Amino acid sequence: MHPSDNETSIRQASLEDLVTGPVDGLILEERLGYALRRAQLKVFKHFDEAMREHNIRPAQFSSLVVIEGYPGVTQSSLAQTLAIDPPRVVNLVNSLEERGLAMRVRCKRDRRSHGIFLTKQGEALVDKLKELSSQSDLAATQALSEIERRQLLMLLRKIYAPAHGEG
Amino acid sequence: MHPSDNETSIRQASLEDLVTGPVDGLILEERLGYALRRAQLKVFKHFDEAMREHNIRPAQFSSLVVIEGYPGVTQSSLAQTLAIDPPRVVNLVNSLEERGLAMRVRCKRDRRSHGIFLTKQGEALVDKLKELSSQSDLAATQALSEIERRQLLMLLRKIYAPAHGEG
DNA sequence: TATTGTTATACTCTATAACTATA
DNA sequence: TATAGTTATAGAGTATAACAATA
Repeated sequence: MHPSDNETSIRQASLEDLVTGPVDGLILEERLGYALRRAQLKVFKHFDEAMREHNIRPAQFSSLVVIEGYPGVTQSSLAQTLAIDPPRVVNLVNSLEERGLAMRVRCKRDRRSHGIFLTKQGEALVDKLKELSSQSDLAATQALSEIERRQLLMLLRKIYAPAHGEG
Repeated sequence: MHPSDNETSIRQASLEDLVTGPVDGLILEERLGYALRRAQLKVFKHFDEAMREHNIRPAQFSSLVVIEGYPGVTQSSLAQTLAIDPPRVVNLVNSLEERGLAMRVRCKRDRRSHGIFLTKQGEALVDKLKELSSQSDLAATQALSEIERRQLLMLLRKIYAPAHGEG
């Protein structure tokens, strides 16, 4: 591919004065994936800052919250819930177990399954983390009113869980 | 950490009947990061399917759209616009150049900068990709009305670009 | 001295296949 | 034979530091 093959696509005037500033106008804003990614980038950045002190990753936080809500949840069920693959859950639960936040208990009826439970330490931590997470969400969405924030959650839920969100 | 240290956190009844199904109820839905991630997962999945035929990744698509809108955009400007780091832009533009979709032109005034332009082939492709992307967005958000879809875009924009979104 | 682009590197996230132990 | 969990592996995506060329 030689430049000469594509002369018509180049506005010669631009070769001296290139576009050097941020050009984030209306070009991409209509693309849903782009808007979601940019918003998530900001929300996760706030989340990371909030969790830095406790060295907790997003998937670790979500796991702790689910385990708290469903003590004895199995790893396969956790994988389904968080929409991640079973191999990731292994590392996830390993990291929580190594830090003394959760532990596996082998099921008596079906010895293939492991129930996951929070330790006392895990229960104490998850309560604090949930508060930090809420504060972080508010900080990341300062430009939104409380009504808009709830509206946003509803719209997002409609996308990923239409059955629940539509009713 | 011995299980016996944490007996109080385990509901013994659960040790025989674990929670094995999907438990994705209301536990995590209030978390903005979780909702954003789940929605993005779905939207990107549709996008991937739509682009599979053309073997285009999300960042490649965004780059093509920006270059089309701003012929001669520099790599540093592209990095700013897409909120990615300069080293990634190098690979990104390399991939577009290798496929004959875009090309670098060294700036005459400031020979450090490269302007990026679409080739004829790139211009033809990006028009088709934009149409595919729009269809993909619609398919991923079938549960939303057109008003809700626009509302969602506005709310997301308010998050990542409060200055533009608030007015 | 600062900036544009580049290389090298590493770390996280994610996906897949193959394996084990239990059923 | 099927399932829960595990291991190994590889590919994206992402971030950082260091470098070359140019200003």
